[in-house]
Amino acid sequence: MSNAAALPLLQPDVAPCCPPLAERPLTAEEAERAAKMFKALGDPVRLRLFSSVASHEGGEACVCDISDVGVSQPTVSHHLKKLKEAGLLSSERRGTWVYYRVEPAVLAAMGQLLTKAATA
Amino acid sequence: MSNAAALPLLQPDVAPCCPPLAERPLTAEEAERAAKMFKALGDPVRLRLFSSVASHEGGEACVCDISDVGVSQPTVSHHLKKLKEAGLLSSERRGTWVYYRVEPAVLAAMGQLLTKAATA
DNA sequence: TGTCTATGTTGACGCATGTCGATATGGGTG
DNA sequence: CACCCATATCGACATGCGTCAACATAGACA
Repeated sequence: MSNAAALPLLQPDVAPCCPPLAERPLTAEEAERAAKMFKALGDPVRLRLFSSVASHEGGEACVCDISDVGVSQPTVSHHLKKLKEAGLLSSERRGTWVYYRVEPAVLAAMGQLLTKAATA
Repeated sequence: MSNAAALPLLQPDVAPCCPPLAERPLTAEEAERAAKMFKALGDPVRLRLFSSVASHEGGEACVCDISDVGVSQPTVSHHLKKLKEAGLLSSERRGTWVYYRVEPAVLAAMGQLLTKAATA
């Protein structure tokens, strides 16, 4: 970890989570942080909810638009909370409905974690 | 997001798991498949083991080279099995030692799942 | 064959997690 | 204010999962 945090490279708004998986072995702390995000996407229901939000126009969707995943309403709410706690989604109440949107910086960071690993 | 599936782009050997997360809502079956891979990387110890293998020369490492992650030997073996079952690693016995290597196609598929989601 | 080292398997334990029904909260509408 | 709808929280239950010690297996070597 010499220049990763110091130099502003070409990715200005990428969340500074961890180096690419194939660059060097992750430290315990780095693995703890990154695993939280992977874990959040490691449930089929959560993955469908996240994909529904991400594929919605503007990367934003009302809960009522994405609740049709085969589980009860409390379970949907519980999973959305988990995705929020993992930093993958943010929520905002507008009138009657609550809208969830993806956090693009974190998503890009996860992508680089894997794509740079693949090309290295 | 119109020609992604039709045109043969630059990735010939990407595992056909799922469309990018932001292209359209994943079906239940797609989410089931993709969640397995994310779940496999959703544990800190597994993530460190995977990163150790991926960052080793040739994308391949002996168990004895990566076992120093703070848990017992049976636990290391258990996690490597999980990564193997998820399709992220493959193993091969050569003499006394067992070598694990990353599955590049699957890794690339996961990266595209996220990077295309980020740019879309 | 016997022994040593490396790795996998088994069984058990405790904690985390996904799920639901019931209930609470918050905001719109009459 | 009263009612309704959308979403969150609570409490409980069953299952899954990470972990370890003990044991099993597989190859190398004498």
